[in-house]
Amino acid sequence: MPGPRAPEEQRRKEILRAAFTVASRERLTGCKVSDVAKEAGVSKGLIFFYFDNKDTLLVSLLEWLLHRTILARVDEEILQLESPRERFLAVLRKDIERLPAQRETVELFFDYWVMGTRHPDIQRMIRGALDRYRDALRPLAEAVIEAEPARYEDVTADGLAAVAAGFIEGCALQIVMDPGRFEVEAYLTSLHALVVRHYRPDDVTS
Amino acid sequence: MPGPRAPEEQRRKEILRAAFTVASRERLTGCKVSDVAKEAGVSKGLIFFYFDNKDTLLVSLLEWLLHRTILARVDEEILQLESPRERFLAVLRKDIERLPAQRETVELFFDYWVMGTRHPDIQRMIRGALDRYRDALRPLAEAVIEAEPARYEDVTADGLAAVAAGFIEGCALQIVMDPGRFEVEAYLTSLHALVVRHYRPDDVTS
DNA sequence: AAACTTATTGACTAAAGAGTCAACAGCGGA
DNA sequence: TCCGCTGTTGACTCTTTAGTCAATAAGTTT
Repeated sequence: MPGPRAPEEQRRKEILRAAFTVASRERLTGCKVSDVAKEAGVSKGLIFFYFDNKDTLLVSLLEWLLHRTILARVDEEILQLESPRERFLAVLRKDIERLPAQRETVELFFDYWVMGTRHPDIQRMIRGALDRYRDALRPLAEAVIEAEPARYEDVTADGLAAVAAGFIEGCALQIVMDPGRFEVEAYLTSLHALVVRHYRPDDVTS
Repeated sequence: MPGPRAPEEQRRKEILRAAFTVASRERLTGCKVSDVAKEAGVSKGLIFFYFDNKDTLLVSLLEWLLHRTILARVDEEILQLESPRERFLAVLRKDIERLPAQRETVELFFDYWVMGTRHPDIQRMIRGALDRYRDALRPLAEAVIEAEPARYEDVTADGLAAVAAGFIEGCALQIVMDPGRFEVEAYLTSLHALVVRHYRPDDVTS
C-alpha cells in the first residue's frame, strides 16, 4: 500500500537529511538503512530506489556535508586587516571559534575518514577537502612570510599552511574527544602568546 | 581434534598479537574474530575461551597498545637541556619524529577513538591516555612560563600543554591522513620559526 | 593406568542487516 | 475511463559474523 508521492528531487534531500540525523545520533557505524528509512518516514525499499546501495547513500551524504561546509570561508572583514600576520591569525581564530558549533559535523568527518581507510573514494574526497583547506590558507601564509622574510627564512608557505591546518585539525580533534574540556579562549591565548605577542609590545595590555 | 597446548598466559599474548596484525591490516571495523583466529593459527572457539566476547578482545588489545606506548616518554637527555623552551620544543620534536614510524598504531588509536563514541569504556581509556599525555607536558610548559613570565602573561600551563598536545595530535592526524605528504622537517622548521627563532638571533644560521 | 582437569576444536545456531522483488497506489495522458 | 508509468511498500532472501557447545586430545594427579 504505497504512500503519497513526493515532488521530484525532494525525496533525495529528505533522505539525506534523515541520514544525517541518524548518523549524528548513532555514528556512521551504527547508521542503518532501516533507521534512515524510519527517520525519513519512508520504507526501506525506497532508499534503494533512490540510492543504489548503502555506500552510495553514505558517499552522497558526505558530498552533502562537504557542500554545506564550513572550513576556510575567509570572511571579507578579515581581508581588510592590515598586517598579514593578524590576518592569518584572525582566520585561524575564526575557524577555531566555529568548531564547537559544528561538533556533529566534525565528528562525522572523522567517522568518514576512518571509513575512508577502506573506501578509496571516500578517502579521496576527504583528502581533497583537507587539501582545499590547506590551499585556502596558503596565500595567507605566503603574505605572512613575505612581510617578514628574515624571520621566516627557510619556512615555506606550504609548510606554514600545513602547520596551521594541522593546528586547526588538532583543535577539531580535541573538541570531538572531550567537548567539555576544550577551552577556546585558553587555546587562543596560548597561540597568541606563541606567535604574536612579542611583536606588538604596545598591545600587551589587551 | 584439539591441537597442542600452549603454556599459560602465552596464548593470550599470541592472540593479541594476531589481533593487532589483523586490525592493522583490515582496520578495526574489518577485524573479524575468525580472521584473528586464522592469523593466530588457532580455532575461533579458542578466542572465546580466552576472551568473553569480541568487545573484551578489542578492549584488551587497546590496553595492550596503550601499555607499549609511545607517547610522552621524556628522554633523559632532553631533561639535561638548559633552556626550558628548548626542552619543551625538544620533547615535541621527538614526539613528532617518532610518529611516522608508529603510523599503524596511531591509525588504530583513531579507530578506537571512533569506536569509543559508542563504547564508554573505550572512550574513557583513550581520554585517560590523552590526559596523561597532556599531564606529562604540563611541568615542561610550566617551566617555560616561569622562565619568561612577561611573555606568557595570562597563559596558563594547562593551556600551553593543551595547545602542544593538540599540535602533536594534529600532526598524528596528518600523518595518518596522508603519510606521503607529511614533511616532518617542514613542520618542525615552521614550528621553530613560530616559537623560537627570534629569541636566539645568534642561532639563525643553523 | 585410570581418573580428572583443562585447552582446543569444528560444526552448529542466532541475529542483524543489506539488498530484492512482486504487487500496488497515485496520477497524467489518450 | 482505461492505460501505463513511476514512486512506494513490506515481506522475503541472502550473507556475514558473533557466539555456543558437545566432543576430544594433551597433560596432571593419584
